[in-house]
Amino acid sequence: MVKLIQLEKGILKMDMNKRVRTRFAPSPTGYMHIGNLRTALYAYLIAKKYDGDFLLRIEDTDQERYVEGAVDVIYDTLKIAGLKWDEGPDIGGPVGPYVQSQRMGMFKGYAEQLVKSGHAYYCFCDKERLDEVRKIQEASRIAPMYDRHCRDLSPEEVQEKLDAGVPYVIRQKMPLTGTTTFHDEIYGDITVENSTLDDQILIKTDGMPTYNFANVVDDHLMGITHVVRGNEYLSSTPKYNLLYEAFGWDIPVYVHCSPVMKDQTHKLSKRNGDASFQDLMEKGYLPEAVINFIALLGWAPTGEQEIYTVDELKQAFEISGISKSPAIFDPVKLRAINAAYIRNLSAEEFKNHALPYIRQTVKSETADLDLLCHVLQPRTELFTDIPEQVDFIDAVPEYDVSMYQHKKMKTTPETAKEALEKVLPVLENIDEWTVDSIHGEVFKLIGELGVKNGWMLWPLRTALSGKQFTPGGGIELCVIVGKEETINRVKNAISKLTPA
RNA sequence: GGCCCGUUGGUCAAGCGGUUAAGACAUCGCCCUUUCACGGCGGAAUCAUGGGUUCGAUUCCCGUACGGGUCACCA
Repeated sequence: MVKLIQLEKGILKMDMNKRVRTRFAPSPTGYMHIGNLRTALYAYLIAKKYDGDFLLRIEDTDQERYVEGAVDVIYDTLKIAGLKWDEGPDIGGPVGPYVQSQRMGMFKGYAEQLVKSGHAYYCFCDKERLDEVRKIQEASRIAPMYDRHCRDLSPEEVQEKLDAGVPYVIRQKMPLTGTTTFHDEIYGDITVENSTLDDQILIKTDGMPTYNFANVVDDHLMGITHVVRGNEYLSSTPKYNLLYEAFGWDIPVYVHCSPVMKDQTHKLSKRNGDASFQDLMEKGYLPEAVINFIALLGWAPTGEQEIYTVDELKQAFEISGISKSPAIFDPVKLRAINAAYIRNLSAEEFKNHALPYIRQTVKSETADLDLLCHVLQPRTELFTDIPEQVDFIDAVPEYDVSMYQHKKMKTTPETAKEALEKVLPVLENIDEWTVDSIHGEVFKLIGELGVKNGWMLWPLRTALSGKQFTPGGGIELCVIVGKEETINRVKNAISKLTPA
């Protein structure tokens, strides 16, 4: 632990005996987009880098926005992404419950404690008055803020209204003058004028806490040392600090992450159905690749390594490498990283992943799938691209004879016909149907004819696949489709090339 | 509108007062090669803008522009 203290400046503020604890506290309001997942990932990595705890807390207090099944989406996403939480609603833990709606009873007492210490007060203003005040403020172009009407009610007045059963809220009493400064690991010190701080509501009329209040109390009670969240909370952080101070609690290390953008001006949002983790999984991306990609979206490693497993990220991750500015989600780079992961798969892993996709278009039982996988692997960026790449195996698709025309190979439909007629008997005589032996015989023929390799092999590929681009060359294709089929296809091609 | 934050190639980004301003993806060219890819080599391309401070600013300060966030009895 002592060693950690020198590693990162944020840690300096920590009690050296305090275990690092972070949390991911999503609202179950729908799908989890990439920006949310990234926040979760960073929170996870910060905890794990220091052998700390990563907790999951579901903030479900907004019943109106609650979406059925959304909690499962959160669980599933985190599990598939490999972000294992140490404490959470499903597995419990020492500071539960981990579902905010089950903690509702405990907040009012904390607010009342603040009233006693002079950091909060009862407010009996009704909605009508508040609306009116706001209207006036807007008309005179002043920032809308509570006018602190009830802030200085005498204890007698308060008691009187309380006794009379007048509905009330509890508001935080902001300092009227001076400034509040907080430190964020990414943005540095941020100072605001206290006069701009609204006396925000802590406890609502129904006795329930507002998010901002519940969040502070929960984080403290759960021993959270590093608060990792989106930077939309930057402006409310001074209020949080004032709350921590009023309670005399330790202020956590703040890590406010900039948003992930869809383009220059728009955030990724679930509302627009932008990239959710689930969508990406359905599109055939590997979860490890997606995690790797989003780790790099807004965080830069010290060295030049770019491909990391989650375990490697735990070591390499540094808060100081997180960027202040928003990052645009680039699907092209995700694809490239996914391709790198696919290339790194073992042959067996690749086959396991690829087979279902191959089977979408390849029903043949005789095709050599091992060889197919071998040639397919370096050419696969996304598994969902596979069906189209291999659809020629069962049957040659329709194609035009002009496909035999190739400048670099020096081929035309005429030379193609000649080449295929020459190679057909050679193929028919090969008994050992392997890449090596076919290669040997065909290249012997090429040598005898004194032609370019491509003059022979380009027509062969075309005859076998009806495609310009195929996984593997003509010889691999021979093996993949098998001898009998090869002979048939070459014959068919010859007749296709023979003018009627 | 007030307050807060941000701005290095097309994209992700390194950089922390003196650099030929890294690297990756994308792009272009070449090599390898039976196509495509993989791999290798090379090219083009970036400090939003105006003022300061300084012997010297991408880096520090101020303004401007542009973009974002926030101003709820939502979270």
